[in-house]
Amino acid sequence: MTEIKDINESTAKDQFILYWGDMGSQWGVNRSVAQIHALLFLSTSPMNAEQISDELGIARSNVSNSLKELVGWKLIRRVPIAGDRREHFVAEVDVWEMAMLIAQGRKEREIDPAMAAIDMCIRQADDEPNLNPVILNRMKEMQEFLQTADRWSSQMLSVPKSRLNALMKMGDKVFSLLKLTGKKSE
Amino acid sequence: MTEIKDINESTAKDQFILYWGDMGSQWGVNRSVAQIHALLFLSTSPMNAEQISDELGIARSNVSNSLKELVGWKLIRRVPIAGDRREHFVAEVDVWEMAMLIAQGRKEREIDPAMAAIDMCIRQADDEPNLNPVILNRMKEMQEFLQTADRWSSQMLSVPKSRLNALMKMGDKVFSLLKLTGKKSE
DNA sequence: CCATTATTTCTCTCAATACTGAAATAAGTG
DNA sequence: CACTTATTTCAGTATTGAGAGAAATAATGG
Repeated sequence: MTEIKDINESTAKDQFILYWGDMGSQWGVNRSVAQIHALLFLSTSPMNAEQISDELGIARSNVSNSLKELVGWKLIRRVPIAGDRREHFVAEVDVWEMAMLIAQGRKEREIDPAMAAIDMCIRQADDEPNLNPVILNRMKEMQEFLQTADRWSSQMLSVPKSRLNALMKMGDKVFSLLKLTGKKSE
Repeated sequence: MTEIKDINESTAKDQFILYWGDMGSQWGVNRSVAQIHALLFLSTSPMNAEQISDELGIARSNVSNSLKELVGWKLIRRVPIAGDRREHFVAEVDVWEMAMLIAQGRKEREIDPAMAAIDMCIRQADDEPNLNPVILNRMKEMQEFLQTADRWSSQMLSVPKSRLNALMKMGDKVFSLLKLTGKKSE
């Protein structure tokens, strides 16, 4: 007789938090951060750190650090509650806004450092007169790709989300247009 | 007097492998896998597992498993070499093709399981008559978003890469069109 | 400015996972 | 069908990162 509930017996909300936390690992954020985010996403009122700690059963200090990380992603923000000293937090609940915030964060964490690294490599390569030109060329292609992807994602992120939503929902039409003249695999 | 070279003294190719390996962690693949991928990406001829093991100084067994993972991503493939029993590998060197393979892999590992999870939650939620409708609604919005993103990315991945390349490179024009009538942050 | 309560920092433990090296298996070869 | 060589599996080790709890700091109120 254990106190741990089988996931099949727990409520939809609890399940959501569990799954979301689990997926967090896959997405590069740790479980605590993902669980707290899920909890706040489904919460109908602001929560303070202690409430979160109690509800999820994770250490108060862990909650503190995780909240800081989520604020860094702008996925949650602090809200003052009248007559309460403690800090309260709410999540961004618009899923499109959320997606754009995550995309933004990923771009910063993934594309930007990749660009910095490749730039350094190519600077080094320029000092190597007997470097195989094929190798240099591959590096340059990678660099160019990253630059294009970088500019593209920056622009993508500046599109108003209502438009993005509309665009993606009518994706079929956009894409069939794009594929019209495309050759098979080139 | 150590044998470990300072990164500033190593060649551009070695630097690239080191940085790529390092970024791998950020991207969710381990260092060995990322380093092997980088090595093959810059290699002008097919390599066998032993060569890779020697060049990168990682265990032969580790190379074997990492190669399998890279083949799983379709980022490398086996090529037979006449008169050599050993398996040789080459990387996909087209950066656009590479990007699409990675996107494909990520969709499968990130979006697909997320969709499966949210579907289960909502199925559970339907059995809970006194679930706060706001919560149910948030879950449903998330579900709808994931479905849209899923369809959209599937379609994106089926666009011939030459077209995608052209589209992204002229991104400016596409996006300025999109933003024309957009309201500021809604 | 002391007392109380909230928050953060720090150190330690534990768990997850990367990696190694040996053993086992598989694939060729004479 | 033995013998060599290539590859994979497995079990143990090392490294990394998550998370807990105590200690330190900061904020607020009397």
